[in-house]
Amino acid sequence: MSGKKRLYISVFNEISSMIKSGEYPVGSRLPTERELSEKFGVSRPTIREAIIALEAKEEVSVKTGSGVYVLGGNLLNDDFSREISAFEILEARVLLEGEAAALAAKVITKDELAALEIALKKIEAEDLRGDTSPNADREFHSIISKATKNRVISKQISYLWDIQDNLDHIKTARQTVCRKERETRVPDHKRIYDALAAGNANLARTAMRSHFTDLLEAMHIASERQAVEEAQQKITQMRERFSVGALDNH
Amino acid sequence: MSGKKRLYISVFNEISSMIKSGEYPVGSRLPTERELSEKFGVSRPTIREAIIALEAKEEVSVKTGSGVYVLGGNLLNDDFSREISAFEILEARVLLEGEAAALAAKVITKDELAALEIALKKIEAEDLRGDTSPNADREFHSIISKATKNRVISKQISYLWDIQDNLDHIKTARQTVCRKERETRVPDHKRIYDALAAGNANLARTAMRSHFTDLLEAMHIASERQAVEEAQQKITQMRERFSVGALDNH
DNA sequence: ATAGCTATTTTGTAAGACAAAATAAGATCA
DNA sequence: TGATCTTATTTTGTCTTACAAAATAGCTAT
Repeated sequence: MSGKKRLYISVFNEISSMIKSGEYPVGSRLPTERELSEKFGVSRPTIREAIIALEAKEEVSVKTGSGVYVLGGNLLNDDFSREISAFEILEARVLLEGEAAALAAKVITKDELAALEIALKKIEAEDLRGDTSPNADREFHSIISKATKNRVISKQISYLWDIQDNLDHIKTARQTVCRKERETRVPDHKRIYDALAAGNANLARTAMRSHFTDLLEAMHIASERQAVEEAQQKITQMRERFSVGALDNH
Repeated sequence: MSGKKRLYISVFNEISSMIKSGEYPVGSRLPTERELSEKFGVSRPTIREAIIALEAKEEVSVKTGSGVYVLGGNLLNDDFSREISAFEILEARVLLEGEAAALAAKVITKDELAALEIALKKIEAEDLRGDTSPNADREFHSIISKATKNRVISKQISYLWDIQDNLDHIKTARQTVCRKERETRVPDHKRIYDALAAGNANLARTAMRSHFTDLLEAMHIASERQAVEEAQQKITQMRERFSVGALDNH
């Protein structure tokens, strides 16, 4: 899997996933640089480089003479976030991508529309093959976010996708959901495309939002089946917040 | 200026501002690690650490055996972005904070409303003193974003504020604007507060959006006065995209 | 028992060496 | 002459060793 990248990146990834898996919990201290260099079989400078990368991404904090400590508040590290962040991320995506679609409808170019159509056909092809990988899906949404011509918005949207791709529980939830909503997937995207092609901002927003509403509903069902005993109450509250009514009332 | 931080951070900052100042333009290659180590009077590992931090923040890209190249598309590096990113950020904030207000209206607690009222009074007090610092303003908006109970959304909103605070041209633009719109500032926030207190999502969204619309209009005026000769055309296009009509049409 | 000092641990920085990849220059062959 | 292959140089990648500086833990003296 991991090819022949630079060493420090491999080490960075390994430590990062150890943090995510809870092996190094939030607040705990990492082993010393020398211990880590022995553990991973690399030199201390390489460990240092990995730690600096972790520091730059605000996953850890280095205290001179003391040690390296795992930071909390980070969506990737935090234990708490793993429970419900799938819903939070989807909610954020509803807002951002819904409005992005509305914006894009007014400024999208012909080239971008053509690219969007190609992505749409890829989604259809994947659907026929039963492929659930989110590549074509992401491409579709990425084109729309870039079509807003607002780099801040498109960057934030791609950030949300990155989180989805990095967090395992979200990945599996998404795959479960994708299997569930295969019927709605293609027509949903088709509707979004049509609204953009027509330049209709309100329709684009509505189409994007209902697309996510389908996703959310499917995810609620999946979540309930998966962890009924512990999260029943929480999910009931969630459903209330993320219901169709709450999303489409304007 | 630079205190007694770790060396690689100083080097990181120096290189980063050289990139921002255009000394190392987008696409160009940085000097070799050995040249840099000589130039800054530090060892090569230290230079490497700084470069890795730059790489983690996506300001540069390292190509093995070739060199390290300045990346474009980065909001902090790009020359182009400095011109118009204020508008992009405000547009992103319109979308995010508008929807955040609508969400918050349904789930805000009494404690949060109380805190919001205090922040509102701080804004009023600042207004009477003629204080243009955005502290109370940020607190007000921060409370709302957190009231959504969605950490993803509140994090993204605070990220936008961070950019505003870090980019000088946005800071000055904002201050100019704040001085300009002192009449609308207090009533705008009051309206937002009232809508949230009433639990009216649509009203909260509208109030938040029109607040930003006032900001945008003031900023357009400020921008025109500041750099008429070079950016007239661009700003005319901008005005079209960011106009009141484009924002409030749903 | 507590305050202050000391020794140990841990990160910070440096210098030098060699490997590996990319590039540019030169040589070879059609 | 032109294209291709080879070679030499440049540049990053990694390791080793060494010592400095900061923080911590433990010990000692009062």
